[in-house]
Formats: sequence, C-alpha cells, structure tokens
Amino acid sequence: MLTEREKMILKIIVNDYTKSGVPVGSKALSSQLPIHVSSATVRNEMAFLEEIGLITKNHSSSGRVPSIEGYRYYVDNLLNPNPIDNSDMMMIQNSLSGRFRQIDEIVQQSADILSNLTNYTALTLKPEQETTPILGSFRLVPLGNHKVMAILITDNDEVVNQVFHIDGDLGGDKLDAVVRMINDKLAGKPLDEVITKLKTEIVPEILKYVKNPDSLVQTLDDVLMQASTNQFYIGGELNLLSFTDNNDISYLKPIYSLLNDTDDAAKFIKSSDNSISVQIGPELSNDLLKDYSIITGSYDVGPYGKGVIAVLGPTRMPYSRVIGIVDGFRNELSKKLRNYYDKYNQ
Amino acid sequence: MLTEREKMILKIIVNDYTKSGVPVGSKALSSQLPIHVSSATVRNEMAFLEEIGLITKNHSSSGRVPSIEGYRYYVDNLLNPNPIDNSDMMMIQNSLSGRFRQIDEIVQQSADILSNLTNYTALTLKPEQETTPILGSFRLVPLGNHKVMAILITDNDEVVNQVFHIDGDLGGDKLDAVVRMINDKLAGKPLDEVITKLKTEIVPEILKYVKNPDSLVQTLDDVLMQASTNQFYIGGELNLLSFTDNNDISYLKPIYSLLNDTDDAAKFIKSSDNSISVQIGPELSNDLLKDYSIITGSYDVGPYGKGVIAVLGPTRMPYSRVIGIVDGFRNELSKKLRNYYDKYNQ
DNA sequence: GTTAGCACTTAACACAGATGACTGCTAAAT
DNA sequence: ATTTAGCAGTCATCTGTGTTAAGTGCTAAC
Repeated sequence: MLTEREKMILKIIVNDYTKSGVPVGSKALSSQLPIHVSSATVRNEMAFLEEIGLITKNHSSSGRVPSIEGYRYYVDNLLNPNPIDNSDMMMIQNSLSGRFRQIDEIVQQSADILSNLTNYTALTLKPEQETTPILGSFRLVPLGNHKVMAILITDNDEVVNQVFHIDGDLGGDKLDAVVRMINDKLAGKPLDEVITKLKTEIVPEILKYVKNPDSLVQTLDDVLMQASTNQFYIGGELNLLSFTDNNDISYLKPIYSLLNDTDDAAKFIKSSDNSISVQIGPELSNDLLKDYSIITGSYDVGPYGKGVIAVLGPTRMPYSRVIGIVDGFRNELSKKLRNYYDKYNQ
Repeated sequence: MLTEREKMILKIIVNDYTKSGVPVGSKALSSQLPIHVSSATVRNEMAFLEEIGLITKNHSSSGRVPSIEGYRYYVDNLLNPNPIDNSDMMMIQNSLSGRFRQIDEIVQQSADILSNLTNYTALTLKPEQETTPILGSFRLVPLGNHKVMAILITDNDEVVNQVFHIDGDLGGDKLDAVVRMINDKLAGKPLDEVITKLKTEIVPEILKYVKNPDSLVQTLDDVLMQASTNQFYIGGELNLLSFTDNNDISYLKPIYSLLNDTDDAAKFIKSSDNSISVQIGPELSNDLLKDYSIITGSYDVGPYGKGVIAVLGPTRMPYSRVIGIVDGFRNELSKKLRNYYDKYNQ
C-alpha cells in the first residue's frame, strides 16, 4: 500500500510522461506537487517507487518513466477519467447523424471517428448476441444468364449475399424447391449447427435437384461463414506511424497484418466485460504489441447484443483522456444503434 | 539529337541511379562504358548533358542524377524492357489460379500480386466497355421484417445490390408492379440516362404504388451510382513508406487520401492507351505526386472491355524491370479474365 | 578530340569537449 | 525520524573541428 504522497508522485510521473514523452526528474516533479517538499525528498520517494517496480529509468542519470506495473497501478487506482470534451462529443454526434444504409456503415464510420478523435488506431466490432446467430431464411434469386444470387438472413437482421454461376439450365421452380427444402430443414437453427448439417444432410438432398451442386454448396458455405464470423473495422491505420518510434517498415508490416487478420485482432478486443478495460503492453500476449496498449469499451444494443470499440495506442498514451473519449463514444453509439434497430425492426 | 556516346552515358546514369539511389560520378561511369574513355572525357560529356537539361547534380561536387527530362528521354528512347522473370511469371500464374467468386476478387488480388512483385504500390481498375454500361434489369426481393433488397444487373454482368427498409406493409405484388414498371421504362438504356430518368419519370410513377418512396428511390440511386462509377483497388499501400524519402506522416496522409479517392486516382491511371504508358513526376499534374512515377498498362478482355493495372513508385524506379512486370502481368490477366467470362457467360 | 593533373567543393564521419539535466549519497537541520 | 542542502558523479545531447572520400571544372599537353 502506497502513502498518499507516493501516489501523488506516481500520478504526476504518469501524467507528465504520457503528455510529453520526456522522462520526468525530481526537480520538475517537486514543483508540481501540491504540498511543498524539496527535490531531494522527491528523489528519496522515487528511489522507493523504483525499488518496488513501479517506475524505472533509461540510464543512471535520467528522469523516471513508469514501468508496465506503474501504468497498471495508475490505471487501476489513480486515474480519474476526464469526461469527454464538449467539442469532441459534438463531433461524434455530428458524424453519426448522417444517413446510413446499414449497421456496418455505422460501425465502420465509428472506427474512423474514434481514430480521428484520439489520433490513434481504432477498432470496432459489430454488435453480436451472446448466443450464435440463428438462421432466419435462405433465398436463391435467379438473375438470368446462369447467375444466381444466394441470400442469407439471420435472426439478428444480418443479410449476407453472394452471386454464383450454375452450369446448365436451372428453372426457377427447381431453385424454389431447393430453397424450400433448405429452409424446412435448417431455418431456426443456430448457424454453427447449420454449417455442419449442410455437409451431412443437405448436400445429399440437393443432389436430387441439381446435377452439379459444387458451386451452390460452396456458395452456401461462403455466406454461412461470412455470417458467423464477426466483422470488425479499422480506422486510422496510418496513425500507427506517428506513434511508433521505430519507423521501419519491416517492423510495421507484421503489425498491420496482425490488425487485418480478423481472428487475431478480435481476440484482443473481445475479452472486454461490460464497460471499459485497459490492456497494457505485455498483458496483450503478443510480442508485437509489447509497446502498445489497447483500451476497449463495449456498447450495448439491448436485445441486439453487444459490440466493442477499441483504441490501439502506445503504452505511453494519455489514459484518462482516451478512456473518457471511449466511454463517451460507446454511450453515444449505443443510443444511435438502438434507435436504428428500433426504427426498422419492430 | 544525341550522339551514341551521349546516349550510352545517359542510359548508364539512369540505370545506375535507379538501382543504387546514389548519384553517379564520372569515374565509376567511365569504367562501365563499353568503349574506353577517361573519366575526364566523361566529365565533358556530362557537362553537356547537364547543359541541355537531361541530368543535374545535388551540389557542386556531387555525381549526376537524371532530371525529369532525362527520365523521359530514357523511357522514350533508351529503354529496352526486361522481359518478366520466369519466377515472377510463375508467381502470377499461381496466384491467379485459385477459385474466385467474382471479377472483383480477381482484380483486387491482382493489385496485391503486382505490389508484391514490384515492392511498390499497385492500382487496378476493373474492365469496362467503352460505352456506358446498360441496365439489364432491376429486382426487388422482399426479405421480410420490412427489409427489401434491390438488385441491379448490367449488360456487362455486373451485379450490385443493397438492402433498404420500407415503412408500412408492402406486399410482394406491389413490389412486383414497381419492378415491372421500372424495367419496362428503363431496361436496355445506358446507366447515365437511367440516372436522370429516375428522377424525372420514375419517381412520379412510383408514387402511385408506394406512399413513402424516399428510401426506395434513394436506394435505386445508390445502386445506380455504384454500378456506374469505376471500381478500383489498391495493393501494397504500405510500400509507399519504404520508398518515400520523407517518412513524415503529415506528408504521407494526403497521398493516401488521394489514392483512396476513386475519382482522383482513376484520373491518373485511366488515360492509358492500348499498351504501357509511363508518367513521370510533374507530368502527373498533381503536386503531391511530383516525386513519384506511375506506370500503367491496359489489359483487354475483348467484348467485355478494357481494364487498367498500374504501379506507383518513386521517380527513380527501375523502369525496365517494372515495365516488364506490368507487361507480363497484363497479358496474364487478360487471359485469366477472358477465361472467366467465357466460362460463365455464354 | 582526348587526357592527365591539379585545385577546389561538399557531404559524411568521427572525435572531443562542453553543457545541462538528472541521480545517489551524506551530513546537517528540523 | 523526516526532511533538506550540497556535492560528486553519470549520461545523453549538442557543438565545433578536423579528416576523408568522392566528385567537379579547368588548363595545358598530347
């Protein structure tokens, strides 16, 4: 347990360092303390904080820098989140007030706004129910010229479609029969179950109607996969440049591909509980991200599930400011999406 | 008109400089010349080449560097394109041999391959006919729960779709009536004409069937716009980093947004004639690109139109190598796409 | 027309102090 | 038992200087 004065000192070190990026020394620190103590006293305290591992220094005569443990302590105990700026809030509301054609557009746009506000990289994940989505229905729409569009609708109102080509002539009535068969067998079932049943139960049935079902089956599989993997979006990828010390492309490329891999990236931002969570450097269990922190916040769209927004920045980021922004944003986004769903889905 | 020796010297300067990035001096140059002359002679020739503006130097005692005019002369008169590497060709054929769901995927993948081969940034444009595409037909598919999908099919087999929401209850028969009306009036007409007629002729008609047609009309407009703007793809955006001297983010950001603006970027790569064209630095009529060159090559898919592939690199890029790659690639891509169309559209 | 030779220019590099912002420690003051 | 002043020591950063190497232009001889 730290004394009040030690806490104050740690807090100032983190605040200063995240703002300026310059290691903070005893003299500058003592002048910022609300109580009057000499720099020598501060030095003694700093020696103690270093001993218990909350701060370190780069070389023997440099100022102090928070360690990972120091950031953690700060985030858990010392930080009071700045409420979001009024102008930032205006900007959010403004950007979210346009006409959107689908949920995806809102979530994607959110990533862009969030990265603009923070000047970091932002990740956003669509709302999802806790349980796997359920197949609403399938459609097959003949488009002429051997083309058919497969459409899949889930119970949480996601629509996925894909066009495929079919050999030979396939009348609309035959397609209808296939659709009826599939819906009879699969509608109302969770998607993961549908995926497995597709191969075991459906393929043999399809063979009764269609001679060469490869492209049809492959398409069904594609849309199912698409509907059941969680879509997420990135905004401000370029900002990585500005806060990565090592401006070397060979260092950045793997990070970019990490971010662009749906499964990998979702892992980092999914584990968020109900509100805001902060993961710092090595806590992220990926060596590439050891100098980065991720702040995630979940947003709640009631019966339509929960989504996640996240900011990826350097470990030395102004946590209270960013947390304030993420918190303000997730509330606003919840509101916006509830509205959106309510408007169209009752 | 340059003498043969002057041409040789200019050629070596360009070759050397594009390879090494280091200004080339008289001594190194003389040792590379096939005829034996001393460095002093080379210096005299270089002074002349500088006088007529084909080369410059960075400071009074540095080696020579090609000027924009020098590159232009080289590209027009001196360059003999390297035929594409066998291994590169293998890599292209390999990457294009997978299963693709649509043309767009192939064109997108092409941008990635091309950027990998060159280590520069690649842009690709879908094949397009010379004339504006013609509206094949419209569909409106009710998906239940107030959702309707609008589908547009053009004569060059492009399919565009979008889901929208509709207030109140709209029976399938009413939708069918709207669709029939639209197709009667507009099918077979070029898209630009369709776009203007939509507002003048169609909206009043729609009002007969639908009370609140806003979202429907807006959606029709959206899909029409989407079908008539040329889609293009970018590969290897990150590579910009590695060949931009000024590694400053404030310098790169506008270039990225330039590239991501469909209209702007398409302008640079569309003007290509039948084969390969090279645009160097200031010739690109955009100050942001004054240190870059673009090599475009068009590919031909017979009756389905022509597309463009392009490589964006630094003005000092190894033109003969890149031109060889672009040329090899466009041939391969033509073949692949002809196959693709033939297979599905007869 | 070509070449050798020479004086001159410049970027790049390395090295040596000087500077300044720190720290840790000690001994005196509170 | 804290707190403080004072001081020696450390280290990154900056500045100035000399050196090197590559390259040029010019001139006079070939």
